[in-house]
Amino acid sequence: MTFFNEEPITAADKTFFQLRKDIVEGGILAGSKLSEAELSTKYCVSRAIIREAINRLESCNLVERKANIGARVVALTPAGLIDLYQVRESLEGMAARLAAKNMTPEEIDNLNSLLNSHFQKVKTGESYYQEAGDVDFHYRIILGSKNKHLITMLIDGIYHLVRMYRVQLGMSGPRITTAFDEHRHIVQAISNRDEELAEMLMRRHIMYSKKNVEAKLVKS
Amino acid sequence: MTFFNEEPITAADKTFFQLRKDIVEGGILAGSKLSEAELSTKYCVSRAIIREAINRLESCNLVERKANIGARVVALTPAGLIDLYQVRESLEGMAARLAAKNMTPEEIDNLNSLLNSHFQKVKTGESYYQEAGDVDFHYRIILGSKNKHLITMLIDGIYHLVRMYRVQLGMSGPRITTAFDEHRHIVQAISNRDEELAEMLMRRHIMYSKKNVEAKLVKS
DNA sequence: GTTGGCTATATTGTCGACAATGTATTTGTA
DNA sequence: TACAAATACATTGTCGACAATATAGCCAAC
Repeated sequence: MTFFNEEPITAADKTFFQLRKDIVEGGILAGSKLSEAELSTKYCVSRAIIREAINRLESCNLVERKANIGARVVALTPAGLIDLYQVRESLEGMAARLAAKNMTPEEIDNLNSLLNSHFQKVKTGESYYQEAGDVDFHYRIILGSKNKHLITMLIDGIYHLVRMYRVQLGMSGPRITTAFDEHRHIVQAISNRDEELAEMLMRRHIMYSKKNVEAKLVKS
Repeated sequence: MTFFNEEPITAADKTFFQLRKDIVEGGILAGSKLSEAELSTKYCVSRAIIREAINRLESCNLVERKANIGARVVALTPAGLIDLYQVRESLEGMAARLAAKNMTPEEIDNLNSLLNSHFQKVKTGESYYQEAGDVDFHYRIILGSKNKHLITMLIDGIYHLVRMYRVQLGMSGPRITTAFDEHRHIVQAISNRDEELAEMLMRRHIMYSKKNVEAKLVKS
């Protein structure tokens, strides 16, 4: 699952990963203040470590810092979620286009295998897909783009935020079988090296997802 | 010109801005190592300040840090520049689409005024456009998208890198009058609230720019 | 002469203390 | 009582020192 060497080396690394996890999964609530002293005692490291971790969290747009005042976890707003999906549509669309151009035959084979294993689970009625499977699929295409900036922005930046929204607004919802078909068509386009179509299908796929999420927002 | 309140408050802010400027404008060469001690004496601040500044530079993808080894200014490669333009095409295309949807009539009027003032200068043969004017135009559309993530990624992230490439590879080149026509058509699409067309034209505009840059790369 | 390990040096990582800034409380005056 | 200034407190920003890690140079063994 974890594609990249996200091995923590320094104490700041470990603290950053831990803090990010706690924020994304709701252990630290959205909008809450991050007191350096408090976190310092909680995670048993010096304030310097906490400060570095907070700076990195700011880079992924998970917290906002104001000079001489402090850092807060970002607030989750419906508008913010829409903003995110617009950026996703744009970037992942381009990722799919580039994947159609740059993925190796082996990578495409693996993508097909992944899809088949998904199909098995969907067929047997397992409530699959909700999280890991979907993320896995998207990650492979993003990485398949071979574009470093694209990869960093999406995987290090956007995806953690999206997950934070999903977790804290309780959106592990349906869109299972339909999404599977969309995935299938995207892979087909990539297999055919049809860049134009791959981008268009991915953008639509994410737009559907956005609408699905929007519908849930108004209900709650 | 400077749209955003980029007022430095802390010493770390000032040092970050200064370092960024020195890197983007080539005062510190691409690929060179950033020694904390050295920079500390050079900029007359403590190592802690330098470290924070370097961390922020890493967030904008201007430097790369390795644990226990140090930070280097990113290397400028032809492939890296192509990657950048692909991301730009994707994000600015979406920005133009959202601008067509979200810009106020006043903002659109101002954009038209800007375009007219450009036209005057182009007509009188001033070797305009090379830098500020073009950036100004693009910034307004990016800001007009009203999408916070989009704005941050482009203005805080991509644009400094693009400028670094331009400066250090000596690309202040032509593409003056043709680019003006492209700008004109984009504004027209935005005025008509034609999201689809605005995005398409912006993407083409950046693709042309990319090809222009590619042509210069092979020559050098 | 070359290779392997050891020592010395330089660089980054981490820490606790102090300075500067922001916030809350108190006090005095109208 | 209401408001404003001054004071006390809490939090962030900055610094220099020490610890941990990486790099370079040296010596010994083969």
